[in-house]
Order: sequence, then C-alpha cells, then structure tokens
Amino acid sequence: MVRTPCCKEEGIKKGAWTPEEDQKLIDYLQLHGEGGWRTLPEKAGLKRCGKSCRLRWANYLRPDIKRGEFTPEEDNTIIRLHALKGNKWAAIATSLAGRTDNEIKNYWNTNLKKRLKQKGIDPITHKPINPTSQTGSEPKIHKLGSSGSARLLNRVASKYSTDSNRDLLTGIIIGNSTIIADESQSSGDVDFPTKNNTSTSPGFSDNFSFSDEFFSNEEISDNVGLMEELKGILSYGGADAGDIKDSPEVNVNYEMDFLDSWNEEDDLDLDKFVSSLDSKIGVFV
DNA sequence: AAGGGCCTCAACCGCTATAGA
DNA sequence: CTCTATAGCGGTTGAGGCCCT
Repeated sequence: MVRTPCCKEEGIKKGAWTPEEDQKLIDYLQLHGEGGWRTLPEKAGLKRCGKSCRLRWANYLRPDIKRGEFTPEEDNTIIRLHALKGNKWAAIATSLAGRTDNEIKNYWNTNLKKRLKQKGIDPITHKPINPTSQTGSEPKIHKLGSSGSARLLNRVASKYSTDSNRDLLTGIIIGNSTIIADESQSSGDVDFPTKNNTSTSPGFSDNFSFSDEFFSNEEISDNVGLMEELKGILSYGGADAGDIKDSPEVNVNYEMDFLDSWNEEDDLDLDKFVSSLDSKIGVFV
C-alpha cells in the first residue's frame, strides 16, 4: 500500500520560503494562533502544505527561537544529553531554551560529532575510540583542584555507574571534560578513570580529556565548575530517574537544593558535603 | 576567473503516536 | 474497536555559500 503524499495537490510550492511567505504565515498565526495546520495555507493565502507551514514556524519563525552561535555551555549540555538520551533531538531541545530539535540535530551532525571524533571519542557511545593509539600533541588535562572534590565526583559517579548506566555516565563525565581523579580510591568493578588509570587500562588514559572550548582549567578547578558538574551528575542520576534504568532510590533533592543555593562567594566545605552525601548513599568504597 | 569539492542548514520525507469521531 | 486527521519525530536531501586549486 502506497502512503498518500503529504503535499500531493497540484500547485503546492516546495523549497525555500520567501520573505513574503514568511510574513503571511506570521501574520496569520499572530491573528489566529497555532493549530489547524491543514487548513492554514489556504486561509493564509499560502501555496504550501500544512506540514511545511508548521515546520517553517516551529523551526524558524517562532518568536522565541534563539538564533546565532551555540555557547560552550550549550555545547556541553548537548553532549551530556546526547550521552544520556541518544539521538532524541526533541528531548534534548527541551533543555535548551530557544533552540529547536532541527537546529540541535544539524549542529550535532556538523560540529559536535566531528569535535568528539577529533578528540578520539566515539560520538555514538561517548567512549574513547582507542585511547592507547592517540598521537599528536598532548591535550591539556583538566584536573580537579581539590582532592575532596575529586573524591566527591568519584563517589557520585561510582554510585550511578551501575552496569545499566555506566556508559551513560561515562559520557556525562567525558562531556564535562573532567578526569575524575582520586588516587586513593578505586571503585572496584567500575572502571572509571583515575590518575593511575593509564593507557594500559581498557578504560581511559591520561591523554584523554575534552577540549578547552568546553571548560577552561579555571572553570574546572574552581568551585563554580564543580558545582555545575555535581548538579549535572546528581540530576541525571537522581532527579531524572525516568531516564536511567535501575536508577538509585536515593533522593538527592537536598543536595540539589544545596547546590542551587550555593553561590560563588560562599566557602564550600566539600568534606562536609561529601559526608552528607555519603551518609545518605552510603554504598561507596 | 572558473570550477570542483566540501560544508552547512533549511526543508522535506516517511514513519509513529495520539486524539477524536 | 476502527478509522482518519493531525502532530511530532528523526533521518535524509539538496541548494547555496565558501574555500581551495
């Protein structure tokens, strides 16, 4: 059975939209609101199919659409969410205000995917393609400035790195450009990168890090960067449980609130925070 | 200047999901 | 329950611009 084409009528225009057509569509939608796409073209005086009108509006003409280059923060969000959700562009777009799924998809295919490959990261799995064979200039490695913060990240990572979501979390960590460093601890079954996890390991080498375009050394080593990382990890692992199979039963709302209310001027007692999280989760090494 | 190759991104296609009759 | 219309999604295409030779 042959599917009926969406724009089968004679005289239906295809291809690039003209400014005049755009204006007609805008005028109509401002007057009547969205919806009724099937009958919209005729009412608006457009020789287009309804689907084409809807897409033009959704991807280009909507007033809340943000145009222009993606920021490093947006890059990072896309990478992290792609590690989490895969090619679910519409789902990813909900986390980027003013960006459309189409725009994100294009940006991923033309920029981010390539950038990941250049860094030796598989853009599908978000894992290193071949960490032992990387050559060329040594990438700069971001190291966390505090052993406490490293320990915290490592613990949070370990907690959420069960078999089902380990790859996912690996992507999140990689996306954050961080070598989770804590030479004093090992997570046992979990092969998360550590300072001592060298190129002989099937995991990560010290050569493996992300581009400075995503986080500067300063951002990573200071508390602002750390807070963002923690929020990201906690929200993926805890608050957004529906996205992760076998997600922990641990409620991390308090920690999320703590991170939300924390500001740059505050002194951060990481050991205390670690203890708080540790006592709640309590399953780490 | 020309033209060939590459890149970007708006637009399209085909499919699924959902709502309502 | 079935059918139809519509909305939404992800993959793909192709026009146009840019760059290199």
